[in-house]
Amino acid sequence: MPELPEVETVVRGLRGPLIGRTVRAMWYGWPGIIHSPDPAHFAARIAGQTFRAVDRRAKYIVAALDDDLLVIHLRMTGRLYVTPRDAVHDADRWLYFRLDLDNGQQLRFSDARKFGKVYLTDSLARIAPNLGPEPLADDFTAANLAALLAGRRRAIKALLLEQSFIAGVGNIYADEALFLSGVRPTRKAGKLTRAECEALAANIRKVLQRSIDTGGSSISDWINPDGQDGGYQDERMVYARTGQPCKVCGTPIKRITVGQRGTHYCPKCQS
DNA sequence: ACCGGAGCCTGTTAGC
DNA sequence: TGCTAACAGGCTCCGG
Repeated sequence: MPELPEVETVVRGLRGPLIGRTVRAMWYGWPGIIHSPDPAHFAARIAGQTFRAVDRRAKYIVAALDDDLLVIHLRMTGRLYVTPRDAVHDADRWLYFRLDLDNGQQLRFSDARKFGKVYLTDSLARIAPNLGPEPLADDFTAANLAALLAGRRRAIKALLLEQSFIAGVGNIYADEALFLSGVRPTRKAGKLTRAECEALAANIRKVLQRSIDTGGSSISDWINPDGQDGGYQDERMVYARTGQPCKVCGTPIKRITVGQRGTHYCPKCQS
């Protein structure tokens, strides 16, 4: 599923095809995909606007148009791709939103689970008012992480998934970062030692950056805009490796539920 | 303020 | 082999 690295990969792939292109028309095949404004206003407002920039904040794709921001969240199974108008793709089976561009291309948004959302707004803060720091930004440090964790009694894994806590970390990279840091997902967040905070901050950055460098994970329904698989799935230490031997010590990887999420860890390497 | 649980969805997988 | 039920999960909302 798309997390920060996958969204970043999508954003980088969309800049070339989108920037400078003008929207001719909007189409949708499922009203739930359009969060706001209502579809009629959305269509009327976006027509004629030109893409000026495509960026990412947390797991949101934020495309700047002349007068508005087109914001897209892929959630679980969303796919976003630019394609010639008459081309057919496998993912079109779940196509629920589309923009016609001025060069005969289309921006298509496909989403098998219908969890994804599209917004047209003047401010991302209006949509997501409580996003935490970007883990790959310079101001994300171990000291900041320790301060965020202080006094919190929830399991560290649950807190890592909280977007108001750290923006962009999802289930895969939370499990991977905790493994690399030797910390059990069930540990009370406020009980982590300073050394563990240091390790965790560094490893969150490490797994996210490494995944971006390899083009994103290919777990589940993820594909990047070119249709190429990402490379990070081969580097997973624990996620979706239940029962398989730990790559460090050979102990079978355990799967539990933490904060309503499947959670994977090595009972020997993580304490 | 904090925390846990239900609900949104449907393709895939486990179980009979 | 063929059917059904359980499962997956990012995020929002709601209640304690």
